[in-house]
Amino acid sequence: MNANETLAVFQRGIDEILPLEELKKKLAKNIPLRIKAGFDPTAPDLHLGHTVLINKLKQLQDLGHEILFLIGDFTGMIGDPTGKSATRPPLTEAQVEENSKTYQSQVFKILDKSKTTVVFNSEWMSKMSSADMIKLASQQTVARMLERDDFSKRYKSGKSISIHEFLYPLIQGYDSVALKSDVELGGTDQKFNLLMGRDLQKQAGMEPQVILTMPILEGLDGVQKMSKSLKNYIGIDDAPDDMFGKIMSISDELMWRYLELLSFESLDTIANWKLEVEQGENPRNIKFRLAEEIITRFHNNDAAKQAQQNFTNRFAKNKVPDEMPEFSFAVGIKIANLLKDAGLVNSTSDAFRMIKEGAAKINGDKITDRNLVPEQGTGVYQVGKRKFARVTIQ
RNA sequence: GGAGAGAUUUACGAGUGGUUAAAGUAUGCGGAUUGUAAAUCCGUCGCCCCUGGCUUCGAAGGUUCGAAUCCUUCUCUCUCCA
Repeated sequence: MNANETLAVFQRGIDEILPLEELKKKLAKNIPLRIKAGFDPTAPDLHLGHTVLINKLKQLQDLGHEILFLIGDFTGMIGDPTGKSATRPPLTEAQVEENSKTYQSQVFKILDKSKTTVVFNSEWMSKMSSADMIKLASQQTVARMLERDDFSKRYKSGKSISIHEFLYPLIQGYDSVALKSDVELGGTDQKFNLLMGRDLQKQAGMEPQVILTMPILEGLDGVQKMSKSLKNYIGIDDAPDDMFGKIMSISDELMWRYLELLSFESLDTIANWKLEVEQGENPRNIKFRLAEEIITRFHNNDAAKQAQQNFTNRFAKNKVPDEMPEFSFAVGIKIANLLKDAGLVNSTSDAFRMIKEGAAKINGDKITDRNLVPEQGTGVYQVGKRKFARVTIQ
């Protein structure tokens, strides 16, 4: 692979490389680069949004570079300031350990475990003295901190900023000093923190790292970033059927974005698909391909095929799914309570609403009587198009 | 240390003593349409033992026949001054 091809691997799908010239110089040395990426131990359930970055790490790993997979167990005590969430509760050591295990087992579905170095920043940070911390803090100014977008926004709009939140970028930056990283990857929202690493490395007399930012993947809604708290995510541990359904539910526009950032198909192939759709191909079929690739990656190809089959049966052919939660209740239970207890609605009030709207069915027949007391027997209870339960009255 | 502003249902945001479970918008949910897409239209969106009942407007007290609205204390946030 020549230099241009190598560089192309770095550049595919990324947002920015800063500065590009420095990366070229580092690559020209022709030695494996130390590539750092940090992860927060508070959210062990990875979703596809996280994998955009991990996919890139994998590609770089395959080029022979050294991946430093940093688990921010120390910074986890701060939590990257987003301004949205309230102060996060500090994690116990046991929690951190468990989270990091989950993390690793998920990440190594993509990365090669034997070629990855896992490090924890508590290794060096917990040994840092208060005096050293003050010295670190003295290397940056408040004005510099306020350049960070979310800090400045919060400051201007009168929202609170705690002192310790300033420490987050500092420590993340210091991690780069401690690890002597050549390159650091992060989301575009991490740009400030990544640049902080450059500053601190320079001040420590080191050759500064090159930063490489990855686009933030939009969630299922196509607007906000994919995140667990917004419930617009596809978890990599999601069941094949769930993954399939979620991928099918994204908009056509978003589908291309997902292909660009999540698929390993060549850019040419994707461009061809786009052409096909313009010529009348049903975009749904492209989504089928995307879904198959993703599910195959995190489960296997059989599961992907099966998921597509299930999907087609359930929705295209309007059949009820084979598998659904089962419940049994004693005779005499009212329909509203039954629907609530079976998890089909959130509350009995909700149940009455659904019945009124004609969304509740038993074996396909609309429930019209809100006070119905179902008779003995087993039936498929349904609310809306997607929620089913097999219920036995005994 | 001083002065001031603010905290309302998922979110934004009305509401300053009485048809207020609390406007409006967004999101969500359901129905129609469909490719479980988008767009559009309609309905709905605190809880329950549901033609009625119960609990909400930062927290706790108090005034009143009646408070999200008035008073007291507390918690949290922001701004300005020192």
